Amino acid sequence: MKHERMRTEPEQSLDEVDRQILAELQADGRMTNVELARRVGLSAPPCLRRVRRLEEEGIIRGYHADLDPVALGYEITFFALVGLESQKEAVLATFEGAVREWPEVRECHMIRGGGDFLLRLVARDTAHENALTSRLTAAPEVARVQTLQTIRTAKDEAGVPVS
Amino acid sequence: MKHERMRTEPEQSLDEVDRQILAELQADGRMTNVELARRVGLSAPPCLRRVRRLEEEGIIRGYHADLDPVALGYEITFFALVGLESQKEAVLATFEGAVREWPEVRECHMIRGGGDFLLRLVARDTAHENALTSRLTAAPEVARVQTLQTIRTAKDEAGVPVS
DNA sequence: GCGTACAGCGCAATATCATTGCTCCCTGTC
DNA sequence: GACAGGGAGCAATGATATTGCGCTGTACGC
Repeated sequence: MKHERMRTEPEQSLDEVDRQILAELQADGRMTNVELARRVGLSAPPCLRRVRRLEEEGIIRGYHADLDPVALGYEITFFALVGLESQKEAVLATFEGAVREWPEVRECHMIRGGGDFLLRLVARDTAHENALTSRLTAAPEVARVQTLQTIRTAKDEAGVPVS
Repeated sequence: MKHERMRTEPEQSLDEVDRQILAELQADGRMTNVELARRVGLSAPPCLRRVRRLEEEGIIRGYHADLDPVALGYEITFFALVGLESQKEAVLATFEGAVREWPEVRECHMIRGGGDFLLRLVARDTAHENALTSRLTAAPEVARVQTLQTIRTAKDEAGVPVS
């Protein structure tokens, strides 16, 4: 009677070891499998099989190096609250498509049910930032832009808490 | 005449190969060194030495698995604009210290020169979200909270564009 | 020009790691 | 009590990471 595992939801089969694996890989995505296995108290093969399963099920979506923006010449990170002229799906999609092509826009979240977006952007310097803001403002779909300059960052953890 | 390399700034010694390495590792942080070397057109040892140098110089800050929040039970990602009662440094630091201990708060950025913060949070469900918002509002330093519910995310790239 | 210092590459050797196939054990069922 | 399924560990094999070393091109001082 284990229909618990039959659910299509992701969370079904995450036991304590799986969670530990996720926590470790979230903290250090390049850890070797041997080290990971040691930390979670398994031998290497079953540990690797679990990792592969987590990847295949999409619970682990990928691995990324975390680069220092300043070292790469991006001195400024800022957010922008953008309001569109219309809430028509076509307009929203056009805007999203546009910012998707824009490398300086790193995130684009629709908020409050449509017509408003929160963007995270990076810029090389103030001039660059102004240029980006202007480009946003100039876009035909855009009604208003409010930029939120980041002064300092007290916490910046990617991902989610793993119990 | 390569005094270009003498500068102490971070960007000093990033040549084209370094940038390629960074781009590859940002896209796939678990790529093997052999594969990475092949892609950037080096043999494995010098490639590894470059990666190590980038790590030591802090240009690569780390590697992280990218986990699916929904799979881990966090159905909701939202942002909060928080205004504090005061801009005194002690108050700001107290607030930052508090949210740092708060696992559901993943990011905390000070904006507009003090007194205001932009937070990114995750919540298991609406009730959890409300509880978090209430906890924020109830904090003694906090004057006002505006939550920005994420409806959908058109783009969510970690990191920065690499040339 | 010519030798030297140095940076940075590739090769080759070795230690580690990843991956696979197989067996064993525990658990729930009938 | 026999059986099926899930999941662990062991051991073997192929790949990868890591180190030491020699080679080469370039900047520089003489």
